[in-house]
Amino acid sequence: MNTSANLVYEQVREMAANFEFKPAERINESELSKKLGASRTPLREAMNRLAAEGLLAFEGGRGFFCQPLNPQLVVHLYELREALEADAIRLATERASDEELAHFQQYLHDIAPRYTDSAPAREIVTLDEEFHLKIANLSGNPELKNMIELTYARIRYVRWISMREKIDITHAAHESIFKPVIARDQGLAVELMRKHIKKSNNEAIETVEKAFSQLYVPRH
Amino acid sequence: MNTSANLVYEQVREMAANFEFKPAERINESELSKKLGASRTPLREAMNRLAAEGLLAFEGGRGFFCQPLNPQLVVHLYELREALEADAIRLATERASDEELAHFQQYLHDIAPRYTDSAPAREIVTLDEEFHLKIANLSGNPELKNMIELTYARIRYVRWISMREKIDITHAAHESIFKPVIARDQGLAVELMRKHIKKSNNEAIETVEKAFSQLYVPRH
DNA sequence: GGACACCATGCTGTATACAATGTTGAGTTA
DNA sequence: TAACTCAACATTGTATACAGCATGGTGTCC
Repeated sequence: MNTSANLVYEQVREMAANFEFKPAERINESELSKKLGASRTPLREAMNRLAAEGLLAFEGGRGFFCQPLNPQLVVHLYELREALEADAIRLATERASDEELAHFQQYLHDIAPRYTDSAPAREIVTLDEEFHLKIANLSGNPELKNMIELTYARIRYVRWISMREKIDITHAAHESIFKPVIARDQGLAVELMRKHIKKSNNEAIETVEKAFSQLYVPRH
Repeated sequence: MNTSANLVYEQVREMAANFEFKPAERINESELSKKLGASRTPLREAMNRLAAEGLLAFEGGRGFFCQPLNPQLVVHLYELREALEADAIRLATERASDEELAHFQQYLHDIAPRYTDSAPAREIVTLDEEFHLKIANLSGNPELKNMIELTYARIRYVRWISMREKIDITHAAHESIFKPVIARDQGLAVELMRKHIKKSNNEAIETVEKAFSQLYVPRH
């Protein structure tokens, strides 16, 4: 149902994932609720959900904060992603029907032209997430998929930034990950997925470390 | 801080994990809030967090419900658990210091006497969770640990029931899982952990299926 | 007898008020 | 100048009120 709390939830979720709040910024409830056209009650309900998901931080008596990303947290989230996706592709290789795999291959073929150098980084990240969530869907395990989706939301922002530099290779990588799935080669599928995520992780860490070093440049 | 919403959260979390609500039961907010000595506002905030964690279900316009366990969901949660714990022990084997491992071995030795046939199933489950969460801690990844902890809360109830029949073997299994960790044998540690969880999964599924068959016995 | 409509009741979803706590900044002192 | 005090202010946390929707039961019609 489209309750006000749900609408507010969607909006604030986007805002948090897109880092429209400044890192560690305290979020003013009255102000934000006015901006979103609701009262504080549904806003707080939405923010409680987001805090449980890890997209916002919460401190009793002081309210809600933007959850800042630091290099360590990014490493941890990528490790989580790797654990979840390695098993997702393992299960997908085992369970997906031939028909599902054929559809997937068609999909991969169809979106290829959208991976161009001129595409903005954010769109590439969207396409990349789409690929990975489709794999997660083929695992047939919605709980696994939800966790992966959640983990993506938490690292989306850093991916936007780190994606700027390496657009073209993504689609090729996806194609080579999918090949062993079709061949029902579980071991290779898992291995390639892990490598893919590890590589992406290294780039993301670099991005965050760069941002950190810029942050701490003395100003005077 | 010990805000009322936090206290209510802890209490309702326990109630949900312990299935003190009947499966798929609609939870009456006024009634429950009165019982817990708070108003509906903090109760709803707590339940929003629990719904985000998957411990309660939510339906817009109709409120919060007990999230019922069915055989399929149990399978999915155990798969999630396997994915997370396999990587947790992989990371733990890699990262834990020799000192941490020595402490862990001491801990395993110390709690051995508490695994007796006379111990109630719930205590064995508690000890078992403790073991697995300690491993998760050794991974050095708090995000991974949180997800594991959450997954445990969601399957705790079915484990209480299925544990009744096979108490004695748990501690021995833990010891054999930990051996390759000390030997820094990553492959074997992961393999044993996966097998351990799979076995536990089979028992849990059996429990839920038994419960389901009893539920649907015609009454007249 | 079964299905449907309708009303009374109860419950949820949200706005608002207020108490309690945290925050900020001016003024004071060492 | 730096640190500390304290009071005015801002913000959070919670209770409560109320509108609107869901629910359950009664009566009516087929």
